[in-house]
Amino acid sequence: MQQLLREAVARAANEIGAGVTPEEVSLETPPREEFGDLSSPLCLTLARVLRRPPLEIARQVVERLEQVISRGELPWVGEATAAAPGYVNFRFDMGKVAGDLLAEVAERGEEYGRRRPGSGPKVVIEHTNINPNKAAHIGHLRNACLGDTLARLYRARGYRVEVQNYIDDTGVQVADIVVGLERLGRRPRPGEPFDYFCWDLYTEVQELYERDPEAREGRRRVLSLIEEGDNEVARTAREVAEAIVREHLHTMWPLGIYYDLLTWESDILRAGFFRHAFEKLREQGTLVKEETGPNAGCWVVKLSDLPEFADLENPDKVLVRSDGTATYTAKDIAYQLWKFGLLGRDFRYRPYTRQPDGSTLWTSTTRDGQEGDFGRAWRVINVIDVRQKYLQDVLRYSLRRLGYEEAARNSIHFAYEVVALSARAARELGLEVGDDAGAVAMSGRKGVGVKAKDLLAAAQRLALREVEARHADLEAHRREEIARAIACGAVRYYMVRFHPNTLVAFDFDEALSMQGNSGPYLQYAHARACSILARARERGLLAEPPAGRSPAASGAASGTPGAVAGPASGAPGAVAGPARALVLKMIEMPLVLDKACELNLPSLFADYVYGLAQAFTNFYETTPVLAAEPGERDFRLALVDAFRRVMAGALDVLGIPAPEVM
RNA sequence: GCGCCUGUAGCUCAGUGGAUGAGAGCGUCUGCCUUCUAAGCAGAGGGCCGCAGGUUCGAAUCCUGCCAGGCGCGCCA
Repeated sequence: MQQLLREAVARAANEIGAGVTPEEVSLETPPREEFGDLSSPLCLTLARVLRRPPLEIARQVVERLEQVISRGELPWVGEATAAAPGYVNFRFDMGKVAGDLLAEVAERGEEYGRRRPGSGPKVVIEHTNINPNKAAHIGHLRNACLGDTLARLYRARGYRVEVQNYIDDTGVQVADIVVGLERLGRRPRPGEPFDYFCWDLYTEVQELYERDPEAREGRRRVLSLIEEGDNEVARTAREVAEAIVREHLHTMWPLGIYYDLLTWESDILRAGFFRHAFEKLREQGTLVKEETGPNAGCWVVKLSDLPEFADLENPDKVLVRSDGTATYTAKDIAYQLWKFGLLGRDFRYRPYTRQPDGSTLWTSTTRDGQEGDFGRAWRVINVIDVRQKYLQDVLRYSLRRLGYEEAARNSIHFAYEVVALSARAARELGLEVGDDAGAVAMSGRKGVGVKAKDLLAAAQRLALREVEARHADLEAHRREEIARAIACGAVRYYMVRFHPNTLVAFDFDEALSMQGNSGPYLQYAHARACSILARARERGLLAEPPAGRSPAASGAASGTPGAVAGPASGAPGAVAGPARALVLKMIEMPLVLDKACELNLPSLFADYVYGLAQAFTNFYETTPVLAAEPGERDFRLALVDAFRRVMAGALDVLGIPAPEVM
């Protein structure tokens, strides 16, 4: 509908010589109700191009729009007016808008605002990628939450999405754990989770290296044995990695984060991905062997001729060391080529495990598996923190040099700032922090950080306390289920609500907050709507929902028939005040979904959902539903039910469960 | 040194393509539960939007310079 409006405005503007496309017509919600229901500042920007006062342009555009409106071609629009300093403001026929909205929500249910699934091209999203040598901390959690929300955004927009989790099982970090097991002779205490055990062990190994440099040689030996494969050390390393990966999966699953494929670095090595990529790069001339200079004996990508790299101290990137081994970046280039289906090689695959949502998680293998339809993406999004920007630039540049211009354009580094500890949080962990200190960086080596599982557990404890205070009547397992949902909402929302460029100074109180701008606030709005509807059903004002339908916890239920009225039950009175604001907020959702996906900006959508919750809460506080006059009551019930569904769908995009009671 | 990011209320942050209120949450203060869940709502207080220039009818937003902070610039991953 907004698209119709854009087209009409563009046409009108073009008739007076503007030359704009409908997409260039920006639409916004006016700050005050007097200004109308929707507004376009287009004529303000046109003023410069047309060299005429904006208000005059706006008047002419409005003149033309009035004809379109009188022909009934813009069904929502009651009138268009020009306003100083040059806005075109639209006043809607809110009864019509509300009626259309209710009809659409009745049809699409929680899918409102989404495109039909699986209709678009394929997007590969790589996220989580935690070194398999210790417990996940809250920095990893930000990565996973951002990545998973991006995946959900893209799915909502109709793309086919494949989520990959890359496991670096052959790197130094795993080797350090093997060294620790060998030299320090530690074993997990009874009941101690293996990832927690390794968290401490990893730190101890770093301390060992400090006091005993000879121990470092042990690492070198372990690394080469891992690379060789087929020996006891390599098997131990793999066991460590597997055990940690299991823990990481069990960390993420309660948050509704699932994967399609695990890709193991050892498989990338064994499948000869880099050897293959190496030939391509060499033939193409991207890769050069240096005979002199600091990189003598290495194969490098020359970057010094590029403006964005030229000023670096040493701009060329080594891919093959003088001892003939490949660097991390080299493997990454091969992996990236594979993701686009450009490598000409493939893994084999086998099912790894079944995830709680019922989906199968697959893993790469090299020998025993079957062929699979992984990779071959149109677009690849790598969720990696900003510190790896340079490497991701090298990656993109290498694709370009290989002639894969389109793949390079669709190689997206979703760069986000890291999570650090606020001074307060650091002190709570027992660290010495000066008074003027800002945030304190987490450090795996020093064992400084907040573990992801600990955070979720703390959130669950707090939530459970609240639920018990409110719903003593509920069975214990129900209360725990609700508490888990709330904990998930609190943590996930905290992880995506900040702009990716913002360094999150982690604070326990904020992350665990269940009031104000928080996940539980969003969930609460939904629960309150459910509560009204439940009472309405008790009083026979509504049909019972179809039996056997799973609660709107997650997943998008298809449009089940319920209270949402068809177009026939349009608003009886004027849709004004909080109801109007709620309707306007709801019809905004498809636009925000588009925008957030286009800009790869989960925080934009999170912020919208907060506004949606506020709009409903405002309505709830000011507008009686069950106690209203019957005609008005039916409309309000329909509106509440529509909100309930739209909100459940919106929460689902954020991966946040929508409990009906809380 | 070079590059990227950041500087908005006491604190944590949002403000995408310039324009019609500089906003939210937390914290502080004052009110509101015999009416659909107070995890809520209403109100008060609190801001030369880092500084200085520039462009414009108009700048938190664009340009330049400066100041402050974070990160990056490995034959680590």
